Amino acid sequence: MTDATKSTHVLQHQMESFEESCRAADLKLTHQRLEIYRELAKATDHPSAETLHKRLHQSMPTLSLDTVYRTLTTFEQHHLIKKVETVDSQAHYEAQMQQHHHLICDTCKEIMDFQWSSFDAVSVPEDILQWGAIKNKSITIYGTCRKCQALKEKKKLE
Amino acid sequence: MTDATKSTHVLQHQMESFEESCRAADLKLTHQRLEIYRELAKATDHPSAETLHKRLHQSMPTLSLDTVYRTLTTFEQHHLIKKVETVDSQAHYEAQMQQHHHLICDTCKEIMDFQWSSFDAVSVPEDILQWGAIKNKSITIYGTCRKCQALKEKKKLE
DNA sequence: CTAAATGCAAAATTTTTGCAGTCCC
DNA sequence: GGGACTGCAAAAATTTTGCATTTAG
Repeated sequence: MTDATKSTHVLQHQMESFEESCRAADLKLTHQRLEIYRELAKATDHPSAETLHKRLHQSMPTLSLDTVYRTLTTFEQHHLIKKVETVDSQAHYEAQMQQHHHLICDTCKEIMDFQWSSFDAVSVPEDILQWGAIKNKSITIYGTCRKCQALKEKKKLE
Repeated sequence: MTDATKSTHVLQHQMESFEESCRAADLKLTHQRLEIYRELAKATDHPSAETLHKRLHQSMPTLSLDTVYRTLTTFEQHHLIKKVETVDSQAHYEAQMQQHHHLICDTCKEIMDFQWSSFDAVSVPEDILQWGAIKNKSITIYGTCRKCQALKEKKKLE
């Protein structure tokens, strides 16, 4: 399970390597891009374009929603961020590029990251190698988180 | 890897247990529901509502797209079908309810099913048990399928 | 017969696009 | 200065909803 907070120091470092990647990819470092990336990088909840736009609205009232969409698409195309696989109608994003997996609560829909290095190390079954060139494998675990379990228990007692 | 074809016998059996489930859930067995389910059950490509609607249009010209949406939502709520986790803008569905995993081609976006029973058997890491009540874990493998690899090779040579 | 399901049309939600003006390099 | 980027407005794509009619049980 990852921490819910991210130190400013770590974020700082992540911003620097982001800027470097942008230069390498010939992407201009606009105020909008920097702020959208920072907001996503410090989030732990895999926000949608709309959520990011809302969060940034206070500090950047003129930022438009279509810029958020366009920016996220650009970042994703350059592999600076990832789209998260969901069953949701809105697309969700994450700046975490290290290998990791997801836990999704079927009640509150919250998405958490987790590590499973022993799984990462195993190779896929033989017949899958015949399917093509494998690039990545990731797990999604579904269940009900503690918070939602507690709420359900409480409701039963009422 | 699953077969690309499904025998009429197997489909027949699946239809029967679907009808039984509908009766158990007090869902009326309408012509539309039966045909939408049959079309999804015989598909191997995890179609969207729109795709199913197109496929059924020839045999059922009056079937409306909103009925397809409504029907799929109803089926999903009753756990008769599943929504597939994707990164796509359209929602994709499958009638396969047995434990299985997905292979997704990053080029043609085709989604294939596969089995990995030794993975299914292992329990999740200790710290995840503390997160809440786990119901299911599934894998998505990303890569480029043989067909798309071949096409890329061909293009390089041109 | 009656409640549930469907089809139609209209609306809501989510995402994309064309274009004129702005800003990074 | 020039091409890339942004904001605005409008459109496209995807999904949902209200209501009159039809249908399964």
